Amino acid sequence: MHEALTIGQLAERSGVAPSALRYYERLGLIRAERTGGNQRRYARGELRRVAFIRISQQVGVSLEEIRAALDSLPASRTPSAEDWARLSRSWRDRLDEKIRLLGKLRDDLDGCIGCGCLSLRRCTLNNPGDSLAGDGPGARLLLPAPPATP
Amino acid sequence: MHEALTIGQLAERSGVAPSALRYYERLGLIRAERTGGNQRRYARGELRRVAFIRISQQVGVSLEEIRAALDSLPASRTPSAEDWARLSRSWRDRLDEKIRLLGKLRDDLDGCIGCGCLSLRRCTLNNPGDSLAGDGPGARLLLPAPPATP
DNA sequence: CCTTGAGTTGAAGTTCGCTTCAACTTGCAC
DNA sequence: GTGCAAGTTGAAGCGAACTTCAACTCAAGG
Repeated sequence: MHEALTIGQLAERSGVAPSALRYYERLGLIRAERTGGNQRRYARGELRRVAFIRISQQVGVSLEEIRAALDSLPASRTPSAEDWARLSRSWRDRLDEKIRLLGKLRDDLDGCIGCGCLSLRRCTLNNPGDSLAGDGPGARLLLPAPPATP
Repeated sequence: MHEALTIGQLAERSGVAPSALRYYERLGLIRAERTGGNQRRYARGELRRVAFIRISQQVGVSLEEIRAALDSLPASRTPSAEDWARLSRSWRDRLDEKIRLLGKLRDDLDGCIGCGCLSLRRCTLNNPGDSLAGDGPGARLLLPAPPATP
């Protein structure tokens, strides 16, 4: 039989710990049938879901958002290749933006390495529009950005 | 006088909450003098430290590592432009690697969007070396990578 | 003076994504 | 049968990076 996977098997094949799989289930990211003795049995399709979860995490998407995305899959039929492609496409922009921002950070950092500034004053890193030039004894505003992708 | 900043002023100018500044101090990332009444007064140089901390966080460096980096600044003299540039350079590689990995993820994702796979089987995303072709009823190993930059 | 906003502390709470633990129960090979 | 690895649960713990709270104290303008 190659329909049902035990949690151990799914863990091994997906590279995700059993405890994490149970956690995903609690959050509604994956589902499992139960044996008479109450053990989980996963349909093969869950493997693909777990794949999508891990890939999404690398893109920097939270489990909650991943859940929402997975919820948008058709409930009635087995998701098709196009269904998965649609979800993947939906992360594309986030990934692009993330790459763009890091690229900008790198360029700015290179500029700062050149001038040794980090000055919070003229440095584009901290003062994007030079909007604070001559603004009393120092400028404000670092990056409004939050601590970045954990 | 433009030497001493109160915690509120440093917070406003750096864009970092007072509670976060106190937290950074506890971790040894920044320092402050005290008034007779025990209130913090920050030297202007601390502004640059806070700038460095926030930038480093965007690069994805932990506060502990940032602390180590800041500890490498000369204690005797005021850090020079070159001192700061050296620290900035030290993050450069991490940033490059991060950008490279996200770029690869994007390319792989594009490939998967094309084929709609995410199959864990042939997809380079999950099976980098095609090492599992024809490996029983399904392959293993998603990405061994951890949940990515939080 | 007095009021009021800003600052002080330590301890506890928060969010995210899991892991660990204790105390059992199942499933399967022998 | 029996033995043992693998599975079950809920509750608690973890680490990172902060925030919130309560209970005060300071600083500065009027």
